[in-house]
Amino acid sequence: MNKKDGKYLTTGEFARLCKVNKQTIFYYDQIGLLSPVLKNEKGYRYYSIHQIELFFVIDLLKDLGMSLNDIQQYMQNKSPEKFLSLMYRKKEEIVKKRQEIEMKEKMIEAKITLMEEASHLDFHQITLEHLPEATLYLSRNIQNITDEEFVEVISDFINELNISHLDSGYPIGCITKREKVIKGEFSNYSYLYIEQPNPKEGYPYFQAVKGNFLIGYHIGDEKTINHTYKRLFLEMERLNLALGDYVFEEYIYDTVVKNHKEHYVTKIMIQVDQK
Amino acid sequence: MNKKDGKYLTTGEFARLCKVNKQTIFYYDQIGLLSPVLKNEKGYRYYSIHQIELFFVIDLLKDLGMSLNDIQQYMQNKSPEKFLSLMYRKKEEIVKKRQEIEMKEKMIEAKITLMEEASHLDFHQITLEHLPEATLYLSRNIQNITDEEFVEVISDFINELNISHLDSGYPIGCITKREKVIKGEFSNYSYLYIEQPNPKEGYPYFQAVKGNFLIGYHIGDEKTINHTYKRLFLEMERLNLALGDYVFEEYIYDTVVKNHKEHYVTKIMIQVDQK
DNA sequence: CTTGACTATATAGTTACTATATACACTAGG
DNA sequence: CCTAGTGTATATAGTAACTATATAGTCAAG
Repeated sequence: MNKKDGKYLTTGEFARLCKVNKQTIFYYDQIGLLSPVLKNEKGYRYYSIHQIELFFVIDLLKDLGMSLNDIQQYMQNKSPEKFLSLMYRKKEEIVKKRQEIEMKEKMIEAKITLMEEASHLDFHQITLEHLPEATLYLSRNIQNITDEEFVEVISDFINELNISHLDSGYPIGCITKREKVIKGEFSNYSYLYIEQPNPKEGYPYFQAVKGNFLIGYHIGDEKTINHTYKRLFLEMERLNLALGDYVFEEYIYDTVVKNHKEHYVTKIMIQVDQK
Repeated sequence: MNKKDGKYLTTGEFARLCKVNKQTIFYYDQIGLLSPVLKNEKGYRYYSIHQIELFFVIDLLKDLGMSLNDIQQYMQNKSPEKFLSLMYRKKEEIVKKRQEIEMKEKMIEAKITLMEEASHLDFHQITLEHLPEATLYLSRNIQNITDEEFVEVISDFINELNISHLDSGYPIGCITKREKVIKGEFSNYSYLYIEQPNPKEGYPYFQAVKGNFLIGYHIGDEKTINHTYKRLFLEMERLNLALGDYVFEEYIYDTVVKNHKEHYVTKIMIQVDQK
């Protein structure tokens, strides 16, 4: 087509400039979203170069989660005022989206850190470590509650993670109280928690008791975790340590990275005091 | 299901925790992506709470543009090493994604600014303004080239906008040289351009000649733009101004905000010197 | 005047759900 | 013990936004 006579583009050219499949351009014409300015007697479509900018806007809106149908609704009776108010709405949405992306980036970084750390661990070693204070976001108490209540607590916990952007990518751990541990009820947890490496202001966080922890790793199904606890207790005796107030459990390797339960790894952190 | 006996969740509960339709959970089981740890003799599905974290990872990967098929490929023979290398890849991708989002946010802001400005303009007014230096990203020269070359230049121009993140959201404008304007060839453009409000370092930009411009607006089809040029020339004479080196044209209202060509508005900026 | 690259339409397939219809299961109140 | 109401299950069809394929017409170059 002649450039001087109005700079028309064929469907193929237009598709290439828009970086999409030619079929997509046909499709947009078909649904009436973006039709060529000209169609000759042979049915050949001719697009103006200005329609590229229109395509870009459509693409932008699509990217911001608008359906082609909604975009068409706008396009059918567009005006500078409507476009402006649409942009104001989309501006709000994209800010949220950016924040979500930023959070996910942080999550991925956390997962990388955790996996790198895990790869350097010897899961058969029991160590006594001094841990600095960590900030944890806690669930409500989950001791002695019914199944429905349990589901509700987890639901609320996860909701709060989502709403308040508290999912740091760190594993969800469990806290067991001293009294339960003494009775051998290792899985009678009191709270769920998730560590907050960069805690946001203004939340009712739990500052994890810093101090000395005896740390060991349980390999295999949760059901056999008492074996590992036994080993840890023996080590505590050997080192002349007394059981502190809380025990923390975290999955190091779980269903996300291992196919079989026998290969899951749980980190057990027992708070201890010098006798 | 009994919490103490392993904390199982029904499909409905699990779906609620994952914040998706129950059907989606069925679907994931069907395609073998995420199956319940337990299925009783009646066919009832029971999920473990740990599977929520697996769902979250699936959801994250999905969000980062992985297809369910690809996710399943990973899940079928997962390992800490594979997860780690996957996370490293996804980290790179999400950084790109964030940068794209940031750019789009800027674009939306630019469109808002432009539309707000436009709404305060009187399109019938011709004004003499002193414009500060602006940075423009230019296309290759488009004078006297064939149609194929023209398409290629535009293609390259748009490619560069994408690759180097130069699409600021400002309109794509056209530059006409003095000699063409004198001959009345108002649409024999020499370059396309896009303004860079925050120019990136290290690009071969064009610093738009700052100085005095006679600015007017053409309402309607491009084809009748010579009428507006005539009005502008009369005004130039009246003000005793000489035509400078370049004329800049930009769409203020185009196919993005108006349905009919008769309502398009083009801003014409004629560089002028005091005679 | 033929070859190869383009154009067109029509139709079917794809992904990741989503909705609907039908039937079976479980639980609480009368 | 019966029944209502909610839950579960499967099977099937529909959806959005493409994407691929098949078939046929068009056009420009050598």
